[in-house]
Amino acid sequence: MSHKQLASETLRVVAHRFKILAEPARLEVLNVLRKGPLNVSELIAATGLNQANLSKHLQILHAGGFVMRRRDGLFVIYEVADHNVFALCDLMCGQLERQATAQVKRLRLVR
Amino acid sequence: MSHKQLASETLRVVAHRFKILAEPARLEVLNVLRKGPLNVSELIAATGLNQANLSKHLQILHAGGFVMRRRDGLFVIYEVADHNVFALCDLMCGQLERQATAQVKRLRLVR
DNA sequence: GGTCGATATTTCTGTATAGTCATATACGCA
DNA sequence: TGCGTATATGACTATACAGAAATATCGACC
Repeated sequence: MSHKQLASETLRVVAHRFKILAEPARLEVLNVLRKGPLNVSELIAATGLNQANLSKHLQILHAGGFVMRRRDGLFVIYEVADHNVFALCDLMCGQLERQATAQVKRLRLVR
Repeated sequence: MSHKQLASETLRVVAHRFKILAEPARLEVLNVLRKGPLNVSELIAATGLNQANLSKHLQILHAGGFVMRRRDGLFVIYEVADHNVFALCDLMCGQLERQATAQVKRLRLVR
């Protein structure tokens, strides 16, 4: 396997992880879980997502290693696996802000 | 507009930005541009993407504010707008590594 | 103005996936 | 064992989008 292929495989893996975060519903789930673990029923209430849809998003987050899962009797409790995911979001928001202020400055220069 | 709606709009915007990075081709473009500005022809050569496809990816990266564009005669030169994007990728890779090593540890415990 | 090379855009097609509904599985309890 | 609740999964539809091919635009130069 050449270096080129190795690199492109890495890119595919990283892109796939970004894709998992590229969904408002999943970001909301993570955001709701930020304060602590919740079971699925609580997540339904907190997010307003329907059961099947939420369950699928949870599987995707879990497969990506973003959340951990444990059973508690009838319930299944999810929690954030790696809080660094919020650093990712913060960085993204930081960029957004920088862009926005830069835009404002540019507009001011023009006018 | 309620808080809930504001928050969900934010989530949509952030998710949209993650989606821009959720594509191996675009990550490769950014990676190639990491060392410095390149024009489109050079990007075609560096990435192996075809012209139309690359051009579309560049529009998407530009619309998202990830790259800047300037004309130089016949050529159009692109460059990374905010190098913090690489911090994002590094964070993502860092998580990947932590996951991988955790997995290894778990396997060791089991065996 | 006309031509040529560089880049952008349009159109089309295939594929991936979010959402929804229906159904299946897992667990606790009588 | 059978029942009810919680969660997961399968099937389907609609939508978004990457890739490719053809065409359009833009700037330089004659």
